[in-house]
Amino acid sequence: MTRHMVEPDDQPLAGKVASRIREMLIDGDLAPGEKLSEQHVASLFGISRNTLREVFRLLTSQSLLTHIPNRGVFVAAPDEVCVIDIYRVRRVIELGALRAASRGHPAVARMNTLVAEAKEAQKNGDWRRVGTFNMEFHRAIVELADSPRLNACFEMILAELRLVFGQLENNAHLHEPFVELNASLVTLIETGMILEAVDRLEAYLLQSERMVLAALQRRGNQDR
Amino acid sequence: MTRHMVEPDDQPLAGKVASRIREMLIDGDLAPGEKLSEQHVASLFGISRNTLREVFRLLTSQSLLTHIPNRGVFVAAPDEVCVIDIYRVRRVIELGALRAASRGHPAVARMNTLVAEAKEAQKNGDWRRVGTFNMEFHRAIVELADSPRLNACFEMILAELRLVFGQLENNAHLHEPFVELNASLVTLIETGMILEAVDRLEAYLLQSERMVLAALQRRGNQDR
DNA sequence: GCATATTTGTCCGTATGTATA
DNA sequence: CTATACATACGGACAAATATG
Repeated sequence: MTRHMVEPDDQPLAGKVASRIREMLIDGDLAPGEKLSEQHVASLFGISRNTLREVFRLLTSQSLLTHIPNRGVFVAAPDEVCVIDIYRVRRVIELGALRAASRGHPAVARMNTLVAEAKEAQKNGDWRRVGTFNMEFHRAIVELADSPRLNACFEMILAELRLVFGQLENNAHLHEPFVELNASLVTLIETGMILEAVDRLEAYLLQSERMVLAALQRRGNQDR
Repeated sequence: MTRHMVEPDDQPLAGKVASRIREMLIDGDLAPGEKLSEQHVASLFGISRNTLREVFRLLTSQSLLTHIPNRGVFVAAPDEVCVIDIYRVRRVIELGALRAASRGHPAVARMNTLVAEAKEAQKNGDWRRVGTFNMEFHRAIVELADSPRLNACFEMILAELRLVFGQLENNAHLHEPFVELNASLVTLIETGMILEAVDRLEAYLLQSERMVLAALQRRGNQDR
């Protein structure tokens, strides 16, 4: 009697709860490898187990949760191997999308805006926002290919990457060097120097991969 | 008391039913756009509605079914726009994987086997099998990149493509020219001529796209 | 435009098999 | 080895949304 008055309940309940849990995951609120009991989580969100199972299906299909038959679901715990794989896919998708880019694509305008916003956040020392804008920037790169399915594939990879970042202590230097690199990338794309942009993006991704791997290993050593 | 004696029941029930429906979809047994009633399908497979909903979640996440809130699920009906998008992604992923290929990769051996099997099926006029081996061949190309996540992305695209083929009348010429092209591709890869292989694969995919689009339009004109 | 029938979305209770303490 | 906890799957129920006449 109360719920449908408060909100239009546009999306199915399962989708909304999935979004909330997804937020918690990329914020690092849930420990990697942690077991999510159906009963516990269902009562936590005030939904039934049947509905929660639909939520779990959604999130496991996005590789944010891991499902083990007859054992339950666990928070995904991406390790070094996963990060290497994630960046392998990033190189294929982002470089491929950039190669297929056409000049004057609307996404280029968004990239400019995102660079400006990232610089603003950088000035304020808000590294969390810098990281978010950076993610958006790379999503814009993939949008250059004008392919909804490629966007969807990349979205999955990006969600997992955000999970990795959520598990890292928020080190400023993880995002800092890439604000300028993004700016130079936009310039290259705007002037039609696509091949040079591809080369720079490839080097960019290799550098980012090394830094994330290093941060991940620091976390690993810290634990024991 | 009986079921667990007959089969190990290894996979969850939902997964097994999903596989069966997936088979029906790629075999063209279900009309595109057809509505799948929960009650009807549940009783058809002898499972409960709750379990069937999990099945639907699985298949919609693979773009084989379309879910419309409060309306139900429908068999996906890929049109020309979808095919164009699918091939856009194929070019990015397959070409990207091929560029990242290393000589002597185990997948190359599988590609040789698949070419031989395709030729055998071609001799027997079994075009259905030729098509299956062709799909496997392209999956092997993506495996060259050694990336589980890239394989998963491609698997989704391939499932949708199979859905398209299932909706087409089984024209032999849709697969016939590609047996030889696959053979030449393996040769190029084995001799380390990756760049040439990339170029040929790109032309290959453009040709395949045109043929599928033409066949799809023939179907569309036939209907009205 | 309205009243009715059908279907989805969600919840509950429960039985059964499985993994872990 | 037993016991407990939990995932899997079932069936029934009801409100809300949709479709139908």
